[in-house]
Amino acid sequence: MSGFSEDMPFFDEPNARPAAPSGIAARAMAARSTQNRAVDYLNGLNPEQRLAVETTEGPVLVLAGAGTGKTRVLTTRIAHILATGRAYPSQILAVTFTNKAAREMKQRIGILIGEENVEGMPWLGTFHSIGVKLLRRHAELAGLKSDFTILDTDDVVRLMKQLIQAENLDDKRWPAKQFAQMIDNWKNKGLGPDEIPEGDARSFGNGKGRQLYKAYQERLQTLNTCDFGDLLYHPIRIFRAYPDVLKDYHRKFKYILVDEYQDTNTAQYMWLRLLAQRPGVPRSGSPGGRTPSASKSTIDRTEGGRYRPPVPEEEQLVRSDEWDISAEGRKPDRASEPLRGPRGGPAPAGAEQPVSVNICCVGDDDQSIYGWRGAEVDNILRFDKDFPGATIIRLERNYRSTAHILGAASHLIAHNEGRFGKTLFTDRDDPEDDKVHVHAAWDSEEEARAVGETIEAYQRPDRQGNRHNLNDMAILVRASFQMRAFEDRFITLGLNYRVIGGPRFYERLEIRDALAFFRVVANGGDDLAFERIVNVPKRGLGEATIRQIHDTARAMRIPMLEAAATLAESDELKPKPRAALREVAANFERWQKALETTPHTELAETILEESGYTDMWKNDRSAEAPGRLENLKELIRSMEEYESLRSFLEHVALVMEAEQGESLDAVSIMTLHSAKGLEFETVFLPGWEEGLFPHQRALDEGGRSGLEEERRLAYVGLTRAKKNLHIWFVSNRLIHGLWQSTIPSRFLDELPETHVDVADGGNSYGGYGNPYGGGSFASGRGGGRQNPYGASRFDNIGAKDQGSFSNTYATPGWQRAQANRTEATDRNWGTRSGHQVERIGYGETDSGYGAGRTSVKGRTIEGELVAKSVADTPSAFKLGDRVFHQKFGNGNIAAIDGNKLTIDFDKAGQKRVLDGFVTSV
DNA sequence: TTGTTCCCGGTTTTT
DNA sequence: CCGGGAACAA
Repeated sequence: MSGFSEDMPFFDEPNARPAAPSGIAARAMAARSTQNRAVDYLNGLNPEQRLAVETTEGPVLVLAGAGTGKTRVLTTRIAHILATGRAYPSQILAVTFTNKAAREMKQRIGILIGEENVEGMPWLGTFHSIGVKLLRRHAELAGLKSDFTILDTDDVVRLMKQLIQAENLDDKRWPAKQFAQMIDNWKNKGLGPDEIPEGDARSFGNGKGRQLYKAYQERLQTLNTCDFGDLLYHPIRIFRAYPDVLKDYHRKFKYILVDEYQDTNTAQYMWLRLLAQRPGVPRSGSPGGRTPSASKSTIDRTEGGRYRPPVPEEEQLVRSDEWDISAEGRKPDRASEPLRGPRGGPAPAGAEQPVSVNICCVGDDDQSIYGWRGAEVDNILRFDKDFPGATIIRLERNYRSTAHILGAASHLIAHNEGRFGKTLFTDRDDPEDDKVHVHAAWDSEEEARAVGETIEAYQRPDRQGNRHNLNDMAILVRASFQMRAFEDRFITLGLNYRVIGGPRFYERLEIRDALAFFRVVANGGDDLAFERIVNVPKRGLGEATIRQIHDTARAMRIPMLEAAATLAESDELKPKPRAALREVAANFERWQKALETTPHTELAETILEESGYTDMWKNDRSAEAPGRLENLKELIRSMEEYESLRSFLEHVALVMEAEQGESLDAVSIMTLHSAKGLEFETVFLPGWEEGLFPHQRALDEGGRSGLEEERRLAYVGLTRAKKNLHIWFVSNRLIHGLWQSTIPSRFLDELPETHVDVADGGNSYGGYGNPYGGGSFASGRGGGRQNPYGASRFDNIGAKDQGSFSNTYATPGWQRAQANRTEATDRNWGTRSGHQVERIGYGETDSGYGAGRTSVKGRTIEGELVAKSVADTPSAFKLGDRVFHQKFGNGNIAAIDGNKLTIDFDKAGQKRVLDGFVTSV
């Protein structure tokens, strides 16, 4: 009777009925096998953590603040469920967002219960990887075959473009990228083509939005592929349309765990809800009901008399096609029913109340920073309404940061409305702990220099002789363009750094080309991959030929590869492309045959050789060619870990991971977003200026909630630091090639004075240090503008009485500039959208590169000016005039173009500036 | 078919 | 200002 063979690795005794694994026998047996471990895994948990681990029944929301041991709770909870015999490993559904999180969870559970037992947890993974798994089992119900492939964003856009063109729409006016984004957004909300709002449908492609969406889905189906959104969307559809299928999973999953719940989007919410909330018995006393009875009744209660006895897991897999048959005549009864009822979900037919299973969501509403890609903070805020009777547990004891850092972070985040409200605390009380440092710098270069010096200072041994590793330090920026200044500076200093994020391995050109070859071999129907490499290396197969292949394929309803083979044998082509196509077709035919017999790594090598792809790069004389060849080798090497070409390709589609060589001691540079979940001894947060952080676009497009998300991002940044935290803001920043004057972020004003030290951090060089211990960073006030953030500690008192202009940073540099102000400069300091904007045509920065390094990736400005001046007021200056500029110092005018001057500065080299920014000397 | 000029946009990122 | 993509010429 056993069944559940995939459950067995952890337990030796296969006698439990699938429906009753929590029976006494199972429990006893589990207790026996894990006796020794059971004792210590709970030890060391604080009371809240322990409660979160031991409240196994009913819905539970764990609000886990930053650094409160979230992952520990999650993993211990799973270990606990297993050790007490409440479920088999395969009966636990545990979802994360990233592969990294899934991997970490697996690893940590392995430590608790033994690695070999984690292998028995087939349902621990990302939403998407679990989605694929579900969809492969029930592909037919979504009109796919179970060997469907997964498209990446690039493919999707190319496909979309074809469709837009096919509709005779101007693909410039209606960008494919934008529409791909729209479709993704719809899918993130669980909306199919027929459910999207009318307005949305009309807003794209002359009202053809819906039609295009439909065409897109049809095309995917023909190609036997999915996009990322489908991996969630299809299972949702299937669950709704085929209650029996859903019921099987209800029966299967005894416990559901979700990581980072605050990041779930609507589709993920629906997906979870379908799995977690099932029609059940009328509820009696205990909230949530007990699992065994709830799930048992679900099984025994059959709809329309279609009772199916529990089927062993393996057989379910094999016989999944049978569901297709039995699905005949079944109405997709819930397909169009909105999942979320008026409040609290759908009311199932009859008098039954929905029963939530044992779902445990872990998250932190204060760390929700992905609203812009569809995450709904509301999901977490509404948890207890969605899952009535939910237990909410707060983890507020922080094990990561100093009291100052926590104090600063808590005070900042308290400015948000709409949160559960948690206050992190720590027992840690070390008078030696530094306050949070806030520093000012004149511009981004100085900021980078100052951060560099601070890092070097940390590297030097302190009083106790301890020195910091670069690995323990990180620079977290709001936007990636900020990284450049730090990279440049660190190269000059010879300071090791590592940029996290950025282009991934699998996104590189050569890797994607190679993968396209493999994809066509694995799935001859993958037209997108075929199109990508049909003319790679160049074979003289241009647009015209490709179009012809495409048309033939469409007309005959066959894949492009087949169409190409057909065309190659016909006489519709000129000899040249014909010969080329014939070779391509023959190649793929040969490789596809070899797929059965040859080991996949060997085959992969053969493909790259025979296609001429490796030769193409060998003959390429460009600087990157050797690196590309190296990457290709690395790709082949990485394939060895997989069983087959197919499983490798699936891995690639889902796990777009950057390979990272560790071992080097280096400072990390990354965005705030990619820093979530990490921690560092010392953290630098540069760029705290209005417009950058909070980002202007977040404010413009997101309004209040946009601001709150930015604030949460700030909170994430602050809480990454364990011990030392340095925040910087600058007065001038180069944006889109223009120097703009900036004002300090409102978030600085939201830091509590008691935990902040507004002094200089030791960057005393070049005269731009900021030794103004008094701590007023002056917010700029232009043209009678009200300070929108209320009174500020960072305001400069002296600025307040100025009506027309003021931007008064108390730095020596600023004061010097003030002293040099003339009418000319004032004229060009205007208020634009609320703050002062300085405009300087700007070419190159060579200051700062003096020492050591010679060839830093320098940009050169061409000094010559073409007479292309538009309606500029002619300059009052003459060629050769001696002038002063507040940023670049003294120089001579080398060229004049309207009001744009090219000046040879004594120190800073040649620059282009507006005449308003220089004064005669 | 391929190489060059012009134009636009320029926050954050996973799968 | 800088890069990428698309229109255009050889």
